[in-house]
Amino acid sequence: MKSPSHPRDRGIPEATVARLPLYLRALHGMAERGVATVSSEDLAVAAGVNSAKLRKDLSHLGSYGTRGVGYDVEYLVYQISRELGLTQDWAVAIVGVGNLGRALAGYGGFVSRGFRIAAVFDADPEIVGDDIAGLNVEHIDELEAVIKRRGVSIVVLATPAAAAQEVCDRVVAAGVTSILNFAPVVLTVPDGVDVRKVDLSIELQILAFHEQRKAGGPLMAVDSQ
Amino acid sequence: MKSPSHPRDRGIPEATVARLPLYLRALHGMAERGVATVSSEDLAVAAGVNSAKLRKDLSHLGSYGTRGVGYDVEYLVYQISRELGLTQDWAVAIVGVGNLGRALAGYGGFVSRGFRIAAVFDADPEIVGDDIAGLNVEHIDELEAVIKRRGVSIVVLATPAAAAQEVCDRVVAAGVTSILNFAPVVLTVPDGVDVRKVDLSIELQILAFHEQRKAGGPLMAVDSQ
DNA sequence: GTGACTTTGTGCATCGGTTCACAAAAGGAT
DNA sequence: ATCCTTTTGTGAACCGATGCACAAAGTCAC
Repeated sequence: MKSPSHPRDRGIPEATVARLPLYLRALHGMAERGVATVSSEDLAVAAGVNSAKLRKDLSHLGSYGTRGVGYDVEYLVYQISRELGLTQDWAVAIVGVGNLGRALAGYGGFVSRGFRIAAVFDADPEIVGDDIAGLNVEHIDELEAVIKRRGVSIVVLATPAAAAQEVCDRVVAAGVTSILNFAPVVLTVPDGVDVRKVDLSIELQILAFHEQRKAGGPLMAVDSQ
Repeated sequence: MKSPSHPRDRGIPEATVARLPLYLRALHGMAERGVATVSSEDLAVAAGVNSAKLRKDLSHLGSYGTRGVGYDVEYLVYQISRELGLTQDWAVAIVGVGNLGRALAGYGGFVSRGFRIAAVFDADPEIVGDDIAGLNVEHIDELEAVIKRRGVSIVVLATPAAAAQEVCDRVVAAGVTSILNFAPVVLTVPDGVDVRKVDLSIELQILAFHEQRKAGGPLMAVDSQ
């Protein structure tokens, strides 16, 4: 006996998960402009991907389109939001209030997607007590207590590189299993803890690599976003 | 007749390029600590990858290791730097001096890798003329002139979403072919222009997806960085 | 020089992801 | 009710990346 098609099979490919937020953003824009339904072709253009890929991605969530018509914008927004877990709100803590931490605390894109900044920490007594984007900066000593008290489940690390692993260990010990790391270090975490990293300097280095190629011999053209 | 092995074949896989900066960072750390040679195994651990992958990546640059010994740290730093184009310095411009633009302008990780912030632009007359991390904020009207005068070849977009495409068009028209985009929009660019995007909110959404899964049924463990 | 040991570089199997291309499904017109 | 048009959902081929496993190449001790 073979498995009889996988309509709502659990196990969405990682590459698909990474694109769902992109589709969601495009769909939100369309909803605002009053668009009621959209074809895979149009949505693909808006999201900057190819339409076959888009359809295959969406098919992993279920059959939410209508052949000959397209997808209902509102309904698709809801389905993707639910799949990504954005129908609940997430308490996020930011550790490290340097330039970057400050920028992240004030970044509107977080709040607008069901993420609520529940706490901001720093080790510097000069900074503790300051008001950053309406939040009181708390001392790193309070880390574990505040995380537990406010139900923080996602932590953003914006500390200096040297402090990142130690803070990481502490938040993991406090029960956090999702970390977004901006510090330029490789974090070591136990199984079951999910770390994503963003390294601004790596992105520039990749651009420099391609830029150098273009300058050297103009016979390659690259476009990836 | 078959092609007789590809020792310094041009055409390094994209996945490899994306990891080279990681290796470089680990190697810099080792050089500072006075380590002279390193095995693929040790370097792989420091960079958070598996050693077979590391060796295959390095083999794309050439045969820079010594069997039975490992890689010479200094030499490898040089080879990777050269390959990435970091032996020259790159003039970078930042457009948009909001929270994020400010943080980027002050980010030490750029300067330390051969990237020099050559200009900072904003449209707001209130901000133009301000001093950000030692740089004079210039008006966006000067964009094209300054880019050309100072030989800017990489532009970082930190503008509001609504302004990003227009600024992008202008910098491309001014001859820039490498763009790092922080605005949450899909940029349209001509062939030959390289765009990389960093979207902070997308990273959080991906974490939320996995976090939701963990909460729902604790039978999957993920770790990807 | 010989042999024991270490570590690289790579052939090969495998896997996940992308793209093509088309049958199946839905809607609208007559 | 039938035909024509549109667009989805997916099977299958393809492509790039990963990881195993080992031969080749080097070092070191004697």
